Amino acid sequence: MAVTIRDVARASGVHVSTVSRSFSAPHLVNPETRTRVLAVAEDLGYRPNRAARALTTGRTHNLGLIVADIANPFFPPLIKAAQAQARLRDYHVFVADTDEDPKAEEDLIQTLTKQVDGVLLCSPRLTNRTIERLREEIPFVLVNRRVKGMPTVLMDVGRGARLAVEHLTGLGHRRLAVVTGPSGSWTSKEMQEAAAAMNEVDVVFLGPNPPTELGGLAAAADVVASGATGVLAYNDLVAIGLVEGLAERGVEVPRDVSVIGVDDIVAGRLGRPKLTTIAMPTAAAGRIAVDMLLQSVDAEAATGVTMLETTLIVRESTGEART
Amino acid sequence: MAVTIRDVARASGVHVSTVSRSFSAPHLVNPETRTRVLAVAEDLGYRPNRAARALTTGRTHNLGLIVADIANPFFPPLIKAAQAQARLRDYHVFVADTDEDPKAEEDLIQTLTKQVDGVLLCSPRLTNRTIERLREEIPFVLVNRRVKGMPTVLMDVGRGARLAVEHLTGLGHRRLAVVTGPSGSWTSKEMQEAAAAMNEVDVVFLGPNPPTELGGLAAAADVVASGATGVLAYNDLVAIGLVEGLAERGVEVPRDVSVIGVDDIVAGRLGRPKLTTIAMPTAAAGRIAVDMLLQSVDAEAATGVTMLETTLIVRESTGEART
DNA sequence: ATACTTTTTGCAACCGGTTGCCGAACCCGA
DNA sequence: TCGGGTTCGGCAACCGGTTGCAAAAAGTAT
Repeated sequence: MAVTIRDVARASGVHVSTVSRSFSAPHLVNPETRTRVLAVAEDLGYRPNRAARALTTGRTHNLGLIVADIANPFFPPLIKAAQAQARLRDYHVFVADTDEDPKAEEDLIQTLTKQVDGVLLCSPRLTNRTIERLREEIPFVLVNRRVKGMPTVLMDVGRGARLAVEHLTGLGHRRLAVVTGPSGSWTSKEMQEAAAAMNEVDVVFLGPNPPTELGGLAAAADVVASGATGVLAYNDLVAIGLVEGLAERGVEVPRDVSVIGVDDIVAGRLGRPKLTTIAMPTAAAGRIAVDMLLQSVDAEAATGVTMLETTLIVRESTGEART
Repeated sequence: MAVTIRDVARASGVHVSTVSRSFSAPHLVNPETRTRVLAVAEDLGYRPNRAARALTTGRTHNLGLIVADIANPFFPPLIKAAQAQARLRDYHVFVADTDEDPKAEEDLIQTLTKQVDGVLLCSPRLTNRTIERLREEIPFVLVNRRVKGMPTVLMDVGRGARLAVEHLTGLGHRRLAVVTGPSGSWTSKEMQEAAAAMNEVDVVFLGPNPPTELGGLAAAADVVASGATGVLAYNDLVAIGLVEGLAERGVEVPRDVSVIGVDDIVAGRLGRPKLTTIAMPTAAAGRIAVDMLLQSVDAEAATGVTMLETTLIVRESTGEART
């Protein structure tokens, strides 16, 4: 059916090994021979079979990218950047979605193991123990999750949260609420710890919540009940849902309550009010994570933690506290 | 390093072929032997190497899913449904993003060819000619695109567009605008044709536009200039951007202009005004497309067109024309 | 007990590449 | 012209499974 390396060998009158080398070790074959072989290959429409190559080299030239939820707009920029970076290195990325389910996540990793050289785990919901165990089977890079001794790319949400709290207190807010995310989320924990460590403010934590608009919508009642006038939401989706939920209860943003989100997704830049938010360098994270992963794929055991900066972007969803 | 079929064979005192058959052809091996082999395999932590299997069987048990833009919220439900359906059939899905670039799309298909058994092409921007050529290399199923003789899953946007136009004329609008999408888009063409075929309305077409909020934002000026009071946007993202762009020009929705989107994405259900939209059965499309693809993978040459219904959901972005 | 099925297992070739090893051809200087 | 060093290309084993074929084992009928 398909044209193989042997067809090319026959057609160009050389041995298969020469054809193979023409592709994967050019310096070992006479330039003239190589040109001829490549021409014939081109002519026959030959394309190397990556699966076969993987068998001997042990390299599939594929990477796995596992995210909790593709539908969350936080991920696509990261995914795109990772894909682009991988292509640069002649790798392909297989994206998979776990639906926020740790069990599905583990299964996925297991099945992916033989088909990829490494896995990018974005915002995993697994336990540390499980991650450490899985690590034996295949190289990992974690994004948005800290596990001792594993290569990791983090975004400094702690600092972001501090900036957010300072911004709110600067506007005169004295009672704040943090609408937290899913329980397994490192980001959520970071936010909480940073907020809790701030002095001279009264902070209440509401959660856990699903990291979606619906989560924010549902949290609106608690926010109202809490009496907080400044809110830091787990992410922009939650913030958007929250604004909506508050509006349904006659609470207007930013007039009555100020809301800050996280991620700086496009939707937040367009609705009304435009969201004040903590911008995350997701594209950079994707690129860097891929490079770290490739490094640890062939360097046996690379490790290291990269921390990326976050920034506070002030828009319309925060305002002075009413006195 | 990893445990192979031969390790299992040695450890359980049978030939490799027996081990192989214990997994892939159970009825050909004595139940007792099989139980023993499986136990040993389990014990050793053996997992079959899919790449190796692919080499002999010619089946990778992987599917490719190519979308124009993962960041477009239209796709995730489709992707998730496709993934879930594929898992049910013991297949994996590799998602890839083309960034709306036909060239990248073609490259991607080429490289994917050897690693997957079939490809799901969602809203492809390629020319018909290219698609037909690529078809020789690997089984396809198209979503949201019609090419003669190819298995296809469509959503009836034509009907949706007619419903939308009727809704608008019913509200008294006499001059309508259609904000179209990218030039290669089948959906866009369908919408235009359906709208153009409606009598007794004055329709102007504005485009092509990128299928994003920014596209809608940019189209606002043209809409204002066109004098239309009813607008059908290429999708909800465009609609949301458009609403925002109109607001910037002091044009309020639905007071001054009515806007209808397409897709029924979550963001449209939450902003203000909540979008009137044409809902697309994306999850169903994903499921069906996977099944059609798997069918045409082993049935050599299956074909057929599935058309799914769309519905008009009336919310707040449409209202009576001012007289 | 014999001949004939049917089930179970082993053998070995094969899928499509890669790679260590070895010999042939070539180059250079003396 | 000969020895020594390179460069180039062929040979064959191998990666980890699958599968057609046939031998061995077990079962059945006569």
